[in-house]
Amino acid sequence: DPAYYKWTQWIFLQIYNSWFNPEKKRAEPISTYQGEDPDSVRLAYVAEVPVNWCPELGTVLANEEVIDGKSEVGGFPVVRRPMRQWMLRITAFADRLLDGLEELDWPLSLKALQRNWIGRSEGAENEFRVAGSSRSDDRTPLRDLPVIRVFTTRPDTLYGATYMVLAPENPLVDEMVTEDRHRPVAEYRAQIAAKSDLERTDLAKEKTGVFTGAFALNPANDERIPIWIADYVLMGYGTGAIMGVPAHDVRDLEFARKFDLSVVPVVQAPGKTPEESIGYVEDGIAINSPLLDGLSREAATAKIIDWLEKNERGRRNVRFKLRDWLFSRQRYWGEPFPIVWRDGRHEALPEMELPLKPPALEDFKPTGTGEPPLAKAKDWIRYSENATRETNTMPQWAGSCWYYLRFCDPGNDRRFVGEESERYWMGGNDEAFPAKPGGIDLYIGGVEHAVLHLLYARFWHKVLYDLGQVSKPEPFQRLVNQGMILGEDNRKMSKRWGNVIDPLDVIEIYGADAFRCYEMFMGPLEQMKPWSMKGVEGVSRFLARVWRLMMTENQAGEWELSAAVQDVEPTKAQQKITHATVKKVTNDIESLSFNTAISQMMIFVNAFIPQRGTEAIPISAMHTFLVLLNPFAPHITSELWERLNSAGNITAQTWPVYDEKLLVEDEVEIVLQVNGKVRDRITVPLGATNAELEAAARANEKVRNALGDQTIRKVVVVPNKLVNVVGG
RNA sequence: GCCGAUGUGGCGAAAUGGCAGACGCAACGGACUUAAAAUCCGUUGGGCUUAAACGCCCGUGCCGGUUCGAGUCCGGCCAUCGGCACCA
Repeated sequence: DPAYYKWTQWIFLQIYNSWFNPEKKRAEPISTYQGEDPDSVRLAYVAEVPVNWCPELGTVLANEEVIDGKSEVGGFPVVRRPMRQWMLRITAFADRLLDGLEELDWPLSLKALQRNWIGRSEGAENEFRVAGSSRSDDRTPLRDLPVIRVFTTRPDTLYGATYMVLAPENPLVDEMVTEDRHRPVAEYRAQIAAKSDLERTDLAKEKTGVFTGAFALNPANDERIPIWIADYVLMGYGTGAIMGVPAHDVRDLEFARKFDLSVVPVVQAPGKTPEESIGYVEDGIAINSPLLDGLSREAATAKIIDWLEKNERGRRNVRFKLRDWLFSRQRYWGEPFPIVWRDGRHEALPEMELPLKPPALEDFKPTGTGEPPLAKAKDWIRYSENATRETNTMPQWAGSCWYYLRFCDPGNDRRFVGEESERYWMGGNDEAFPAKPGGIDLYIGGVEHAVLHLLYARFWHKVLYDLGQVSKPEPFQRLVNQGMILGEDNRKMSKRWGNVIDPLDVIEIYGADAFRCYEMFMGPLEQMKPWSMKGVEGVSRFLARVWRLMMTENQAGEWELSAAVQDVEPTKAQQKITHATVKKVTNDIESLSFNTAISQMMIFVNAFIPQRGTEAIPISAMHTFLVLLNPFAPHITSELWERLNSAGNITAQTWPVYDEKLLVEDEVEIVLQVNGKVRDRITVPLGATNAELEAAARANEKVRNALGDQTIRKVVVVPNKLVNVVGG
């Protein structure tokens, strides 16, 4: 709908025309940027980077859309390939996306998934000077030596760094490698380049690597350590280079053992000798580290970072696993970018030219070459004499990043959401709802969106928040994950297993009411649970019982209102069950415990059914019941509501209220226990005193038998519930 | 390896620290029917004892703890599922 994606394109332009001010830690209009090249800091930018290319889908994919080297949609192979693509600078918001989670009422597991994906690590970046490389030798002054930066979460183990490893793809390798090591290094790099991501990350495989011939100086003690390249170091994380601390890192130890590199323990494990501490990766006491000896990990870390900073050999540093969001696709069905290219530079399309509609094409299919389908529309591409349109399109996530905002004000043609509507629905505390935290009150969705939609939408929302377009920094205040419905064989529904249940087939046989009610009756909302056709049948039977509770079939085979349904006062028992049902269903809906709400309504119907013919069914109780059941089974309850000749529309009725006084029993059953074991049950009037209950228990024959010749040491009385006689 | 969930009958599941298994499915028995379907009624955790009833014992993944009392709280394991993963 162009009236919708117009605003998706508009929001993209807001992102494009913004930058992240690191001092204020927030997005600002690009006009506030003082630097030379605004294009280098925009939140939407173009970069030539190795991307996830999926030949089968004919498009590139975001990291979040690649699972185990396969596309999230369809499961097709994905390969690394350098391409020029649009990226969104989500990494600038990594800290805020992480911190923002704290305040959210989300499942802990989901927060953990996002935290994990963002992957914040605290540590230090150390500078290793390179001596004895193709660019330097022993006579080069220290300050002129090339520098390799290395990130570590364990700066306290710096003295134990006995070698260094670069990722094979690291461009620094070319600068480091010495004449005599050229061949083996080139061969190794070629060998690694030929491997797929999957092969490379196979944990089981042996460590491989080659020496570059170059040496670095350990910044802690200026000791010469060899520089290797190995594929266990990844270009995509940190700086693409590590310091090898074999004594306290299992991977480094494996590598060092294989290539006979020296291993120096610098952390002593409790109760172990230094030699025995090799392989120990937990916190311990620093040894063999002149500046740090005797310090705990915490103290050693603080001290070495101070020292590094003072000596300009390193600094405190934080790293994230989160990468920028690859935002362009080579597909027809996506929002076209509101961008034109002129003289090799991109620029924003004027707002008044939105929506930018895609051109009509004969063939929508991906080209397969990486060239977007839109590139085929030569007339459309040509924007002016010297400018052409961007031909990539946005991913499906773009539109879903802000739809909840549009829901607040769907018809607005002047803004993506009216300011007042946005404040009303998404804003926080106001006079009417003082405790409202803002954002969407309740968002129900699957966990599969953990690091896709839920991450992307939070990011967009934060940009809009910084730009003053929305009133709260988080979009989804409370979130509940509904569990996945498995096939009847308890496996994930999939064509492969032939266990897919089509809702339409179920609705065809049992109706939408039965389908809905069964889904809610199956079990707790959040839980994964298998489908059962028999279960649907059971719920369908319940709805049929509801029908027959009020309706009878006449001689002609037509359903008519049952004669038992009368305008009479409910009996005391009927009143009690009705009020109990109102209470249970109301509370269960609040807590999203729909399964037990339905159980209670089954109990209600079971309580009324046997009385048919012998006792009148009060129409008032039926009215109450139908209103309770209406959200679960809207069709049958609407029909019955009409058949009862009730006034108004059932969906417009006020929700029933219960009277706690009517739920109180006259008599209660008291459980008698001896030493915690149930021995008897007695019925006493409500409100019997503790003394009365205790006396009744002491006098009870079964209690006395169970006690035998034990003396009573203690009697615990829980009013209206239980008496526990403790003997011994 | 790290993080997170979950373990209760034949099955889906209930249970503010207080009667374990509500409700439903399945199964079995019965009523209705020429018969079947549908519907209705009843039984249904395991074991021992008994002609039967009554009665008794065991039972919420395993081991321990707290408590008058634990499916529930605490500690330690085990298993299954999900996510991340040579992340430095």
